[in-house]
Amino acid sequence: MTNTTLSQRIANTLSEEILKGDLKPGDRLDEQSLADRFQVSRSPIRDALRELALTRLIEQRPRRGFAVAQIETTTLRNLYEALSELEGLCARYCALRADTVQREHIRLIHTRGQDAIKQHDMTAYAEANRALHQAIYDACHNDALRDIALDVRNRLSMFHAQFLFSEERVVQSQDEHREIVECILNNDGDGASEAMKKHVAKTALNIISHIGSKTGEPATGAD
Amino acid sequence: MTNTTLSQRIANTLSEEILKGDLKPGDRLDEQSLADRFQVSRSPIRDALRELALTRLIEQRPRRGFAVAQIETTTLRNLYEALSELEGLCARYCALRADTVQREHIRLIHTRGQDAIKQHDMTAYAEANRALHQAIYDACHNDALRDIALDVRNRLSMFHAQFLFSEERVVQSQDEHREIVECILNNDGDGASEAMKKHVAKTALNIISHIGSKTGEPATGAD
DNA sequence: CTTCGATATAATGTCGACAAAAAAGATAGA
DNA sequence: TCTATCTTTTTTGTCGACATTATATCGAAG
Repeated sequence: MTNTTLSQRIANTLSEEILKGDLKPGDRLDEQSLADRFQVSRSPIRDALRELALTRLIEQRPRRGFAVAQIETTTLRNLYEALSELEGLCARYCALRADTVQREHIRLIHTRGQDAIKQHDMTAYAEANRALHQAIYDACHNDALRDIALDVRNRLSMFHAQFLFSEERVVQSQDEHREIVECILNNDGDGASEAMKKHVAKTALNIISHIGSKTGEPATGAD
Repeated sequence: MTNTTLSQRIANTLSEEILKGDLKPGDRLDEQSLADRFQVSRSPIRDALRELALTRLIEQRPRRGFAVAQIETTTLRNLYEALSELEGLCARYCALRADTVQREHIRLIHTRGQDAIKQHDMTAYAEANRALHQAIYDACHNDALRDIALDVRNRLSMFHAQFLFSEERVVQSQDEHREIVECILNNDGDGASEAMKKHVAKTALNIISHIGSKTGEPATGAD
């Protein structure tokens, strides 16, 4: 795709590396080094960094350059609390507003997660998990709310990728998903909201408790 | 303030002009024109525009430049629905967590609004209104949530500035504020949340109904 | 040995120019 | 007259160099 601009491609590459964990929180992003590495001038690098700053994956301090966003435990807790509420809202609106196609879509994705667990395919489960949350965002019929929730989730995804989750947690996660999906299919807004809030809160606890054991192993991303 | 960087000052200037209404939604921001106007090269202009894009006040389409963010009615409704929920959350957490100093601060600001109304000083009321909402954000004890709510509010502020509000609405607004503040002072999380959600929803209705009558008159910003 | 300050180094901020792409305008054909 | 295509013009994207500021290094004083 030569249609896209140079700085965009660079931004995408860097974004993936941050999400993948190649670039860790706190790592400084030197303009000249990046320019050398991508064999371009500093201009598209600057644009790419500003572009990335939009996603909050990196931060800029004037005259001090860019660095991969560093999040302390307190902020992490706050972000998860916010995410819990935001996803709760999405789930509520989803339960009240989703159309038949969207409900069926959600039901199918949930089944996909069930199958993944039966086959002990954690990669497939991670994908089903991501898809389920996404489907609920999409079905809340409020793009602004969806974008906000997605934004917070993306900011946290770099931590999801850093930690390993037990199969035990995955099974529990699927169970929580079941309750959420049931509420949604039953048009139970309050129930869906509560179930989702609890689900995200448990995920947060799980991830925050893992902080410190920074193994570089691949994560399933089960929440 | 020569301490600050050139692009930052330009970003601030443009930001004010957008918020003030000098630059209207849809207006294109030509790099060269801005460079000529500020008597600088295009580099700091580009940086300033990217900086502004961070706040969503302006939007970028690759190879098509920047333009003041244009928000259609549907999006506006979604944003207000999201803001209503977000401020409701802030109010709830504020009622449950605010310390004595913060509660006293909120009480005083509310009184300031009351005084402003007595003296028919709409400018003062607008300021008190802004301060009250800000104080509630600050006292929710979750910086992430505060930032998210503030972000949405800022995105909407350009519309607040576009429309004129009746003194009748201002009085009603203050009445709604009173209920919110009472709930907060009584540690009533549910009450504060509900009152705030209703308050923001009424504001939204008021503003959305004003769309179309684009008078350039100064607004009180009463919500 | 530690700490403060001056110098040296390296990074970001800014500049003007050229390249590439999109938008505007002109021309030819129907 | 309208449309489609080509040309011109404008605008964004990229480049390399210089200016300015922050950081690191080194030396001197306490």
